[in-house]
Amino acid sequence: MSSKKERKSKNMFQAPKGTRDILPEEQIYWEKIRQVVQKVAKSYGFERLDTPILEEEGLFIKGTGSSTDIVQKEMYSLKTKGGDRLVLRPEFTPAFIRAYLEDGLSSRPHPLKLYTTGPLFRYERSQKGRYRQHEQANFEIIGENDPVLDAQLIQVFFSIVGGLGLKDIVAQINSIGCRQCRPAYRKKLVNFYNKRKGELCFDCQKRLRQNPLRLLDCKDDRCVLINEETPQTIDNLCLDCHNHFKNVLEYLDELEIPYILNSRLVRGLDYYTKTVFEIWPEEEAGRQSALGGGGRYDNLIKILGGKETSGVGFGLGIDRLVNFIKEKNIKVSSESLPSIFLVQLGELGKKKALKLFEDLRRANIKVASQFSKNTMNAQLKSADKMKVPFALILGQKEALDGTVIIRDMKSGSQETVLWEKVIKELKKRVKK
RNA sequence: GUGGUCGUAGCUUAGUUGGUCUAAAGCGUCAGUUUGUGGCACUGAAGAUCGUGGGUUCAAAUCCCACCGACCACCCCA
Repeated sequence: MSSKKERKSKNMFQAPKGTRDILPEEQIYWEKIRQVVQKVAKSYGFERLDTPILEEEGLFIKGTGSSTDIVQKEMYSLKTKGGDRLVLRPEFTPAFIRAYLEDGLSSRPHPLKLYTTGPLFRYERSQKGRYRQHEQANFEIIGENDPVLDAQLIQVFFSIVGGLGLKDIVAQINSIGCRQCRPAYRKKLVNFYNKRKGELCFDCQKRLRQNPLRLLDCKDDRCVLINEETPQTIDNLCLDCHNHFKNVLEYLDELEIPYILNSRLVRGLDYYTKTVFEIWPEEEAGRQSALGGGGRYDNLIKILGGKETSGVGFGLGIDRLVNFIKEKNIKVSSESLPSIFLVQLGELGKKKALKLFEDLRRANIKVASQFSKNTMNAQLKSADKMKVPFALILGQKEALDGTVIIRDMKSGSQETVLWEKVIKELKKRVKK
């Protein structure tokens, strides 16, 4: 007899903040998304690359950028017993580039198209659709700077979203220039804002020194007002960037991908050059739930120690997609429901049924059972709950006769057949 | 990291000017009515120290404080 005190161990532990359990009934959504991601990836020639969840801390400080929020406040960092500083990866791209350089992938035919799915970790205040551990699908095309790849990558995103039956999705897109034109633009920006420094919000005064581009997407009323007069990124691109962007947009038109130019889209990662984009549900514009985003990074590989090599990529938030699919009541089929329930009665029946279960399973018949329940009542009730069309009944009598009863759950009609014929009989019926 | 709302069985909720609340209901679970036949119905059982810990009080699910967690708006992003 357990006292109340002893039983209380129940809620002693809870999942850490911003993490959660994905319950069995949710899995159909996850499976479906992963399946569509894989299918689309392969159809565009992407190969899977898996990288470790742990990486050296320096990889992201250098790759993602030391002034970014991700690095400054959102990394789960730890020190190993050997003294290495590691982090739970906060994003994929630098890890992909690390693998590209470390594993000699640069000697493979280019462009190299790689994708993966897996958990990412960011230490931030959790909210719906914003978890400390969340899963992303990630796509990268490494080794070419042709604008057609930017456009096709965005198409890949739309193919995934479309493959899930989601509509009214729109891309927001911008170009933030390159090494040639950005410094001049940045200077222009700083000059502009310096003149009106007193009117900026507190954060922007700080950003002005650290990362002036970020002033563009500030949502503070005062800054929004000022930003209406700010020099636009698009008007300050060098010829190369200008043409690149123009081409990307033309390709998007050709693909009939809905997009809006958003001259204030800058994104929080240091490595982006030229094209940056985010993908949003149409009606959600302005809220905080982009389904994904990405851009071009023509300097990153060099920064991480490789040759000057271009890349484009994007991440897609699977947790958010799951929420979105549920909100939209998109039907996701759960294919592998059992079609047969095997009922056993009596010790001999149980033994024979145990064996029959294996025979059926090997014959690729999806069969369910409850060997730990012994009454016909309980077992048929389970069968009913599972909504199987047929039940097999194997009791003492049938075990001795070498037969089994096939029961049609809907009509209630029953037929006794020999064990040797069960599989054939079932296949005949299940097909209909 | 900032500001706000909230937290009662697995789920949804009732109960909160403190007092038979040793906490109630529906759904769900399990069992029985039906010892070899499910769905309906009826009966019953299990399941909650009212998020956790302190405090106030003769008395706390109800008031106060702290912590934990969820959600919302920022910040930022997926």
